[in-house]
Amino acid sequence: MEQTFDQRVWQAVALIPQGKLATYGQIAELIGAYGCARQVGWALRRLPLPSDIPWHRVVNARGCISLSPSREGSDWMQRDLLLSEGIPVDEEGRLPLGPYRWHPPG
DNA sequence: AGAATGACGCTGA
DNA sequence: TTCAGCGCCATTC
Repeated sequence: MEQTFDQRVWQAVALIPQGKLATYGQIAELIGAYGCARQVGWALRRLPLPSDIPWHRVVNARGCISLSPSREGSDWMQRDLLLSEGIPVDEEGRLPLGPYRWHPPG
């Protein structure tokens, strides 16, 4: 089954267990596209909400939510979802990426 | 077709 | 530690 880049990203993100965090680079590398971290962000941006994909568990390598005007505030929704999963998020969108880091399969 | 964009990552200061 | 610059590559105009 030939899937688009976006679908591969969504599949990888769907593997993230609840209460865990993953970075765009991790997802990119997981789908065999190391260096395409930006494209992962696009896939999530095109992701229709609401969706069954735990996109809120994906943050950048800095360990903070990527705020952007293009998200129309969906970034703050991500913060709320993370708090709902027991992950403390700072007002600046920063979170403890280390302890909550997801260990990808493979 | 060519140029610009972007929910990133890494290195250097 | 934080800030700025450069590189990566698919999508879009």
